[in-house]
Amino acid sequence: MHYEYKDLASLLKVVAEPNRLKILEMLSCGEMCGCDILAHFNFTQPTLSHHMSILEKSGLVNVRKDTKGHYYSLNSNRKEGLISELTQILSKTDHCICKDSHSSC
Amino acid sequence: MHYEYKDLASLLKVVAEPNRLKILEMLSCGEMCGCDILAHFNFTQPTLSHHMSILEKSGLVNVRKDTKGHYYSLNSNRKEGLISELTQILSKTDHCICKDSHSSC
DNA sequence: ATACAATATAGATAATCGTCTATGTTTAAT
DNA sequence: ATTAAACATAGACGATTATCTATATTGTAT
Repeated sequence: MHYEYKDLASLLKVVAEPNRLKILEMLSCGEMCGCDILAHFNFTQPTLSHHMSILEKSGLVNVRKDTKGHYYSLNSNRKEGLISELTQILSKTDHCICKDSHSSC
Repeated sequence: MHYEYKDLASLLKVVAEPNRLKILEMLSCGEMCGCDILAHFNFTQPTLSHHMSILEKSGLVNVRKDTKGHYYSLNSNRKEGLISELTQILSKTDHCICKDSHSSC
C-alpha cells in the first residue's frame, strides 16, 4: 500500500465526522474561540477539546492562544490540498495504478 | 445536528479508507471486475466483497453483473457531488451557520 | 455429474472512535 | 487569597470497523 493512500485517508477521516465538519464550516467564515464553538453543540467541553486536538494535529486548523482563550482558524492551504488530492485521486490520470493491471477474467 | 453534516460525513467515511481510496483510483480509469481488483491487494476475497458492498451502497460505484463476474465503475455524478459538497462546506458562504454566533468571550 | 471460478454471508476478533465523568492547570477578576 | 472561566488530561464505556476463517451460492466448463 502506497503512503499516499494512507495519508489522504487519515486526513479524510478527520473530516468524516459530522461535528468536525460543522466546526470546519464555522471556521470557514473566520476565526472563532473555543467557548463560542462549544455553544453550538450539545456535547461537553472535553469532547470539543478532543475534536479540536484532532483538527489541530491534522493541520486543517491553526490556533492562536490568547489569555482570553484559544482562537481557531482554518488553514486554507491544507484545505485546498485536501480537496485537490481527493479530486486528483478520483480523476482519470496517466500514471494511475490501474495501468499495471492485466485482466484475468 | 443538521442532516447535511451526517450525510456528507457518511460519504466521506466511505472514502476515508486507504484500500477503498485505491479501489476508487483504479476505477477512475474505467470499469474493472472484482477478481482483477482483488489481484492488486493483499487481503482476502471476503474483505474485498465487504469494501465493494460499502462503495456500492454509498452510490460512488456502479455494478454491472455479468456471468463472468461483477464489473465495477465509478459513478461520476456522485463523485462530483462529494467534491462539490466538501468544497462548499469548507468555503466561506453567506448562509453559514457561524452567522448566528454571538461571541461570549 | 463434477469441478472450478467468482462472489456473498455468517460469525469472531482486535483495534479505533466519540463520548462521558472526574480532575488538573492556568490566568483573570474580585 | 479566592473564585471563576477556558482548556487539557486520564480513564472508562459502548459502538463501529477492517479483517479473518469457514461456508454457501451461482454459473461455466469439462
